[in-house]
Amino acid sequence: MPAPKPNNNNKDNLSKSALRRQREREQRYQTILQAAETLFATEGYHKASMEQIADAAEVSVGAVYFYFKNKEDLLIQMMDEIGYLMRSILGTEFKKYGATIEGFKQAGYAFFEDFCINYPERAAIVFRESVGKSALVEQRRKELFDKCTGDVLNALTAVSENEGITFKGQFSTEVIAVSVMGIYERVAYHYLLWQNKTEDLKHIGRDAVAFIVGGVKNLFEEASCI
Amino acid sequence: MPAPKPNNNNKDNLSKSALRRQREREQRYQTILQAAETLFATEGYHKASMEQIADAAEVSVGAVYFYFKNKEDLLIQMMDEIGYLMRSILGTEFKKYGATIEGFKQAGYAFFEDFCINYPERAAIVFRESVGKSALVEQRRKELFDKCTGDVLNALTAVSENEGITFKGQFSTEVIAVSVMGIYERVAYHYLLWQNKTEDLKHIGRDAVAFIVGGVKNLFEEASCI
Amino acid sequence: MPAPKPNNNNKDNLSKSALRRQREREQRYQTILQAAETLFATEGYHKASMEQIADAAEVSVGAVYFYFKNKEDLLIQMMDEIGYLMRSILGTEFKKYGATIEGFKQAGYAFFEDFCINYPERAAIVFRESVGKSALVEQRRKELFDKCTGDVLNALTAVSENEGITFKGQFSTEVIAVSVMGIYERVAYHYLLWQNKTEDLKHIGRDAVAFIVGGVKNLFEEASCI
Amino acid sequence: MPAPKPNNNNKDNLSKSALRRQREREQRYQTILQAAETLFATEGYHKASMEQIADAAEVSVGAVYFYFKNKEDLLIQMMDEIGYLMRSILGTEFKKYGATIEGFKQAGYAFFEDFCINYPERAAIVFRESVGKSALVEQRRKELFDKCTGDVLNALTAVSENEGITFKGQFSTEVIAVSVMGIYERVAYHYLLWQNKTEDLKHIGRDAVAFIVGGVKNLFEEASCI
DNA sequence: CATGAATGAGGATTCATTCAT
DNA sequence: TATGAATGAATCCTCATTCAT
Repeated sequence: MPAPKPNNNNKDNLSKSALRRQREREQRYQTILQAAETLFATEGYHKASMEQIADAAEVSVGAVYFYFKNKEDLLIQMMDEIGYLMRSILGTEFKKYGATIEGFKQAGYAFFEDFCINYPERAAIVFRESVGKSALVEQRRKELFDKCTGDVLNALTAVSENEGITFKGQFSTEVIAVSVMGIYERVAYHYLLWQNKTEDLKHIGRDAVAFIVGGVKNLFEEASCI
Repeated sequence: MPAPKPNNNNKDNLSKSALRRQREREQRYQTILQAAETLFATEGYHKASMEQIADAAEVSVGAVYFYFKNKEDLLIQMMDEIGYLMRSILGTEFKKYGATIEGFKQAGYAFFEDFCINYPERAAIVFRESVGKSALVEQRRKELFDKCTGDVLNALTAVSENEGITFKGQFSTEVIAVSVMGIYERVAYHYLLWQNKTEDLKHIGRDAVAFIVGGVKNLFEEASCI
Repeated sequence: MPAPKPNNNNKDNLSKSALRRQREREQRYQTILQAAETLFATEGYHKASMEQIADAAEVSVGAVYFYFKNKEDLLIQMMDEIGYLMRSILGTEFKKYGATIEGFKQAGYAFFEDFCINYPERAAIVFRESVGKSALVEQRRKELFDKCTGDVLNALTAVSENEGITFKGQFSTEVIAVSVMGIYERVAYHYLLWQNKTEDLKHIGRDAVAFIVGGVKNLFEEASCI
Repeated sequence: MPAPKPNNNNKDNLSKSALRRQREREQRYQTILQAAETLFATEGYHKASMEQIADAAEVSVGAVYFYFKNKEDLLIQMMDEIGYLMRSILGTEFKKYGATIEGFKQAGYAFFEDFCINYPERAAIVFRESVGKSALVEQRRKELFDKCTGDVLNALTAVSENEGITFKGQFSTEVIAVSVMGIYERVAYHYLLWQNKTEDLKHIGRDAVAFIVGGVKNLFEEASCI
């Protein structure tokens, strides 16, 4: 879990006041990050100025720079936290069902019904505001998506092993995993970021997941019938 | 095909020299657009300055402003041209096979093997550089994707009618169409923009298309077996 | 002689208006440089802001950046021009007397009575404002002083050859040349920059030169008597 | 010797612990000064931040401000200490030889062979980092150089009286003193700060001193032969 | 005494856009 | 039409200094 930066992590030997100060520091770090998140999501990364962010977080510009190296760092820390959250939501659900097709579906549902609906700003950050901003951000975004793709890949492998089925022929499961991520991403972008159909997102997500599962099943030896 | 902005007069009543001037104008318009495209794709929309673009196109800054209202307009015109190209490539292939599943697959192959491989910079523009730049650009991007989604939707409908099959139950074909676009987009982003695996893109694309078609077939009444 | 930067130096084929524009460009370059010189000399390099400089030169901030890469560049161009002027003044005088001891003395007089008295701001730049500002500036300053030291060295050699005398023993003429520069520099700093004794500078300079010449003569074989 | 600012109480009536605290205070004062000295010399006065200095001295930023009014004060105290050291080195040597020409030479040797070689960072401070920083610093620097010039002046007078000789005519011995300082300064700057020729500094210094002494002798009535 | 988080004024630099020629 | 010099608002970032704990 991403931790605030200025952090001499000796959780022992801390006086009460030191503990409180550390707590305040973490709180302020989160406040700033939250303010930036909202501004990036609503105004856009470039339009949101460091001064606006400081204002929104009710701190001085200098304070923002005390907690974050620069604007880019702010975005990167944000992506890390969001990435962690997103993977938690998906992973938790999947594990709850013990690596089954059902778990795979539930994870998909959770993406739309938990992540997208409850954290639309965060979806805006990962899917829109972090795209093509700088080499470093792009690199980080790649790493995040690689991890997610890896998760999906592992899930697929686990399911197939678990349910005693194998993939047909020479299919690249990695491409499947990337495709699954693509569906999640674009469906969220389209219906959440563009059309703001928060209400319908549940049904939409169910359909998308059905499409994914259908596609996946089709690649399984036994499941296939054509 | 989008036409140059200044003076899209009718081609009648034009003297030879006027014709030549018009030709030159169109050429220059394209030169600038091409220079901007390359710079946006390599440097990024924000890092590429109008002066750099002018330099690359071997014209003055003022000339760029003669052909394009502003930087945003440059990006928008670019998106329009790229959108037109992309839809042409997909549509042409699909029609060639008379609205069949085969045509649907061939269109997918064409996306990866023609569009992505031959125009990687243009892929970078639609999938990366036009994301989250401004309200207007975002709006235009939405329209472009809506059109593409519509194309896919129409294709799916045409195929189902053509091959005498219907979609199972209550499934939203629009969501399917959006998902298909998502797969195209992310697979291109992942393997072309991030990993630059131009060589492998053919095989990767084939797998992605197989996944799509599997998912789609699964949603057809007759095609389903589970 | 340092020339303005933006300069496509084809002095042929230039229309009247082009010539005038070029003239204006060079003039503006000089105006900005002059304004910066005065501000650097009076306020100090760091205290003088780019905005102040622009204001003083009656141009916009952007214009300053059109002619100079950055603040450091402004200082460096300035140093180059001042270095050129200083060496001209010294060299011209020396040559006028045909590489004799008299010429050496006259050059020294010219340093105080022409350079220091007529261009006190420029003296402030070379001797004060360019000291310890940045690695690049320091490098440039070193080069300038190296050239000056070289000039003095050449002068000493020329004089000794010219007047048929040789240096005693193993003395490093380079060290002598550096010392001579040191005298010029500190006397100027002390009496001009610190005490502003413009009136007395003539006499002061004469004494300093007498000291130098005495020291130098003492190093000549024939001239020595101890 | 400059004493620490806070609490320069008399050393009477002090308990043991008070004495220890005072000792610690002086030590800390010196530690900070030393850290700042190194940073100013290596990074430059402006580039070195108060935080860096605090870090290097292993104290908090607040502590630095407890011992020194502000950054400027840090530099000024430093200059005072360095000035004291430099004058000690020169004066001690001169006195050792009882105000003779020999003592004058030895003092010069000591400048190069003791001060410059053993304290190059301090040379960097007086000759480079304290130049043109602020009005106050410049004032202090002037005072320091005035004292040094005064020392040289007194030495010259003492020597002439001591050895029963007088200066020729109307020569300003002050100008000579300033010139001598100029030689010391520039030779140190050139060979130590620019060329880092620590090895050769002994020989270089000897040549410089020879030049000075030659010049000086030439100004004495009896010593002169031309 | 010591700490170090917070402040916020200040400054360099960029760059889209304009417009006289 | 074309040019490119000029504009100046906008923005990121630094850092000396303060002060509550």
